[in-house]
Amino acid sequence: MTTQLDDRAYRIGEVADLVGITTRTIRYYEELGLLGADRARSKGAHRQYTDADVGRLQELIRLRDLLGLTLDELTALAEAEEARAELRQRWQSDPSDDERRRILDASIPLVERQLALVRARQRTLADFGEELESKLRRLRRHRRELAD
Amino acid sequence: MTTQLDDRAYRIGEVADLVGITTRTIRYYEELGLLGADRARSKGAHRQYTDADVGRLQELIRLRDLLGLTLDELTALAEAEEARAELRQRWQSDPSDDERRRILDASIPLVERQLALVRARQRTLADFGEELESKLRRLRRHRRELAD
DNA sequence: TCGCTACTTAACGTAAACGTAAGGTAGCAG
DNA sequence: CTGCTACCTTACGTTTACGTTAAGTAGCGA
Repeated sequence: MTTQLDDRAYRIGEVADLVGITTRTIRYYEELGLLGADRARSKGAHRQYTDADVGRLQELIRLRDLLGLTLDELTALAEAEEARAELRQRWQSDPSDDERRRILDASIPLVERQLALVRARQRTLADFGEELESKLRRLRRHRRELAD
Repeated sequence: MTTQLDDRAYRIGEVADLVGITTRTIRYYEELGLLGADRARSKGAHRQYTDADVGRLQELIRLRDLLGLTLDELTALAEAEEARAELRQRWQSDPSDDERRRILDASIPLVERQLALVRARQRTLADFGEELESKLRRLRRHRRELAD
């Protein structure tokens, strides 16, 4: 059902193209701690990304674009998720049930917070939309009353 | 039904408080042509605003905050409305039916454009929300399957 | 192994959207 | 008429979120 994931390693340029941003933005986000600022990498070596990373970045960009979150706010939201991504590594290797539970118990409230933000914005937008609708109805009614 | 309008003259500080922004922002918007950059005013005199201005500014701020429109985009949207506000002056004084029709015919497509922007954003947000929902459902299902 | 291309770090530059400070004035209360 | 306060203009400063350039290197195909 979901789009096929390749599970290969991406280089920064590919990631940028996939997500629709520039490599500069990716490095900048890493600088801010938004994106695998931790991952060890021998000095000068190319950055490597998984498709989990790509999905994560895509989510961040959408939160930025759709909700207008600042990078500080994104960082706050993502800090917890960073731990989650770290934990996900272990998911593959040592999936003890106890470990899995801890991972899920950390992930769920995170997605819940994102969803809450989206829902809140949807409500304010709905309010604004209704105001515009009724304004439009008033204008149109006036216009009809002045039929040419 | 709508909140009572006072129909008095506001000074810039009052407007700022009402709308929840600073006076600097209002002057800056005027500088950009977003807000009565045209209205004549003897040099050094205080700016005067009507409650129509307040409503207009409030709408602009919401478009900025909810849709993340840049001030350039806001300007594009508002340019037409500027003419409208100018025309509205005449509405009070000389409301010939022909004039009214022209005003309405200019106003309606404007509000329609704003509404279209709001609706579009609502849709993308709804999509994002649903993705987050299904992600959340997957996580919760996993969690249940690992009942402690 | 050569060579090309996309990567690396470091540093300075920039556009948007205001903040802030200085020196002066309008306008209203008393 | 006197003050006081909120306004005025001008101008430089600041933050955010990257863009751009420079000088060098990693990694892969031929």
